[in-house]
Amino acid sequence: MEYNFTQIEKKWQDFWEENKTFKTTKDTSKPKYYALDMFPYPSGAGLHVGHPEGYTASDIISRYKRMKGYNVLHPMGWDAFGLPAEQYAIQTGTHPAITTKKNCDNFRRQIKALGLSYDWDREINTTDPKYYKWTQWIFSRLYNTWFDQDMQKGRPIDELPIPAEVEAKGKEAVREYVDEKRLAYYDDAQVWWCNHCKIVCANEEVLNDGSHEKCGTKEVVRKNLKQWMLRIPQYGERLIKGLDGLDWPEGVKDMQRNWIGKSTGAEVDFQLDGVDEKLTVYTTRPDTLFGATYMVIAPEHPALDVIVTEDQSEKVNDYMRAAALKSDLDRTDLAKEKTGVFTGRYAINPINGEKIPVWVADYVLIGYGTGAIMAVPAHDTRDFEFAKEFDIPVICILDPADATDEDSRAQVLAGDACWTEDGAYINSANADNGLDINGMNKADGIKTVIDWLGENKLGKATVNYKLRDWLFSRQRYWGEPFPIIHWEDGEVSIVEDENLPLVLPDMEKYEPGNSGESPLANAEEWLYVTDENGRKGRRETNTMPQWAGSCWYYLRYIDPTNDDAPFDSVQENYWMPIDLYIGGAEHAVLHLLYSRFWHKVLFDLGVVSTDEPYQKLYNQGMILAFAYENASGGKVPSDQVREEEGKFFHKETGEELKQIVAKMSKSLKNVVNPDDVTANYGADSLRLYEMFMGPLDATKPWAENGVKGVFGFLTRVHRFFANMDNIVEGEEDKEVLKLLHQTIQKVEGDINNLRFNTGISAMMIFLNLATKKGKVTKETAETFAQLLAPYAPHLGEELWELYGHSDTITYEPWPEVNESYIKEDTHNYPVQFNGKVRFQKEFAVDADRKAMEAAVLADERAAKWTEGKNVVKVIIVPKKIINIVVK
RNA sequence: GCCUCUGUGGCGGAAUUGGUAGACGCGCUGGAUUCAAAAUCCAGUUCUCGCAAGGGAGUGGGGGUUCGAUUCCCCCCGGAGGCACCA
Repeated sequence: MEYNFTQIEKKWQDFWEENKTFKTTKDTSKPKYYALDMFPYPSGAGLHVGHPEGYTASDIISRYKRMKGYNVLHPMGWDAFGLPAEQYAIQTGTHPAITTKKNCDNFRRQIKALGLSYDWDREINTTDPKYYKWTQWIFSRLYNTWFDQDMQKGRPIDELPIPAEVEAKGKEAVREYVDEKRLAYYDDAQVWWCNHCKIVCANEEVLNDGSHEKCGTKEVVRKNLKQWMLRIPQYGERLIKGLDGLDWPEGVKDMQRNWIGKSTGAEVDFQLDGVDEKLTVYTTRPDTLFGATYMVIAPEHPALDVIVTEDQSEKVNDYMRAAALKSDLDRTDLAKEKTGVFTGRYAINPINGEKIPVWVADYVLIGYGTGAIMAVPAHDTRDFEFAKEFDIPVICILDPADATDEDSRAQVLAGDACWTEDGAYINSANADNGLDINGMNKADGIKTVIDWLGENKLGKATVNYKLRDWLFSRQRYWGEPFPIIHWEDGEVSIVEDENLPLVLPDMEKYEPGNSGESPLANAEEWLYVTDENGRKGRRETNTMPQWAGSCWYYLRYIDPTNDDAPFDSVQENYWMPIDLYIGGAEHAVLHLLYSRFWHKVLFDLGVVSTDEPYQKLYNQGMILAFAYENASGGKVPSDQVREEEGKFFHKETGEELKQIVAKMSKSLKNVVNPDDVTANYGADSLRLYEMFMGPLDATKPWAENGVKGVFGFLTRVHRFFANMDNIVEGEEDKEVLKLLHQTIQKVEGDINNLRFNTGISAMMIFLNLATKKGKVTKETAETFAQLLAPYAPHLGEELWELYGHSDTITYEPWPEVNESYIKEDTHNYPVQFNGKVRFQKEFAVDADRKAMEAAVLADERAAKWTEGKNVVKVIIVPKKIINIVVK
């Protein structure tokens, strides 16, 4: 009897489909489990072996939870807006919706072939107007929400208090005031523009080398365009705090914290000399004010005109012009050499009345803090470099007394080295105003100075975030249209909920305009609107970025066909939060941060019931492939490689090659297609191998032989367990029973800890014993089928049916561990002498210590190690080890 | 430079709270089966000395704590990912 996986898998996939085996009910009486995969962008290339890794993991959990009696929500859908379909449309004229549908169909086919237990009745697609109606609806909520800093909460815009002085200025002023508070706003923004894609990119889509993440070209330039922005930094504090209660990988939490980049410090006002103007700086080290020897403002700083003096204006103007031509990137690239120009102006240090020069330099960024800094070269490395470059005095005010060696300390004190750590202040007192922090440490110094600044109205404690407003529009066709109308009188209005969705118009051409206009600007019938008063308006032609649809899709799965609301709130209340979210680490920051932001806004508005969406997050590791290189490091395509006795040779030249691990790539000819694996070994083998390769979160190389290995296992499982001659009635063998229950325990524990590789190994060990014994009872065989089913569901079902069951194994209760079978009466103790194992000796688990000690020492094998030596100590750890210390 | 993770046989990887390092799988070696091969089954497989019994070394390197360290602490080296003039 052969393991005909093709037939078995087809049979059960059809069965599941016909019987809607995995349909999730609305029964809220059972405990729930929401297992979510990051939904894919359905690319034309189809599935790669990386996809099934996370999908299989969450599928095993889902199947296990069903057997444990949970109501499980395990859905799949498509993040289907995106550039490739639109590029294809530009080239061929094919509507992106057609390409998208084709790709979704292909992805669905491939995913179904893996035997994943999704409830396909809940499939969603971000490009479906019935879906993006609610994406637009949420955008409306963002538009109509402001963030109340005092309450740390988003609130409806009509609850925004309007200050009397604004009210007094009239309607226009009020509107302006309100618009400035909305979480979504429309404004000029300096944006990155990719000349190749003809699209605006978010800062984070421009890579460090200046190339565009999506297309890889370096045709990214700065442009000023009207854009939609979201005020995500207002939620900075909430986004940081919320991380604390989440079961996420620490690294991902850290990355989000760093990205949000909260810093606490103070704003300090400096009076400028000779003009009636103040310059406000942001600093995290107000304690070092006594050491400030100059100031720097960013080249784009608006006060620069007032600050620069007549005789310096030419130099400064040249510098500003040069800086404007540089991108942020060029600025950081040239980080090694600091540039700058003296403005000719001096400012008064508020702490001691000293005059210090104001410079302009591009190492200060306009977008962070106040765009101006006080420079303390003795205690800031960047300022130190600048001061050395331009011969500006360095005054040490923090003595690293106990923290470093005498040489280094002397250098710091002399201003020849920079010290950013803690110490004791020197030169930090002013008798005139009573401020004296000499001798204090850093923490006390900061606090004392901030208090002093506050009392004297010269500054205040401030919090800053690196996180910037989120650029939320793209000049594209294939995205959600903004439900926004720009009226001829300058008013902006949002389309009422009852008129959503605002559907994308059909078009003939998808070419974006060169000037940054979206293709929608050419959809004239769609574009222009007139209200009941005859006022003319023009629809927003930007569309939303791909992030939009993925920011809330997990909520739509809860109630995917609801036309009256994004989802039913009773169901939402039941299903949220997501119990397990599995996906790639590449989404550690952007998707997860954006989506948490939206979720918090919805929470504040009472739309959702939890503050955080994803309770537990897990990142599957990347799957790499073996590749080959010759002695000189040249890569050799895999089809040119011959393997012999574990060594690798070039087929033509015979040269010996080194096996390395690299990303799968067409050029290396080492790309693995899941369809091929399924065809050759079956979906159960693919699933099992992906789980057996190693820990789920590890990066690991694909090895064809490994697939053969697990295929062999499944073949042996089938050969043994599907052969009814081996399945007998009667009492089970003690040894088999013991191992069976150990296996249940191991497999279950490993599922709960997402350590699938060792769970599989436990099943292999059990099969090895069963095969050796030659027979097992039916009860044992059924239990084994249940353990196997979450991993290899097709074979699990097949065996289950073979044992006489007519219904699916999916909802059979998970086997219980019977401790009495596992309990050991005796333990075979390793006996160590000075930490080295010399022999084994068996004792009862509850044996008396003294008796054990005597018995071990009396053992003839012990004599060799105790002879001529004194037994100093005997350590006995019950059920673990015996160690005898001799001297 | 900073943050996070990581380093174990020929390979992928196992080792509860510190307690027999190398489970399980691949590969390799030998054997059975076969006319032969594939497939399958059985045995062996960290390195090293030894015919063997039995020693010795060993988890990137160096130190430390401990009766005992892959596990805990310190320093160094290598690999992956992220951030990078954020004052």
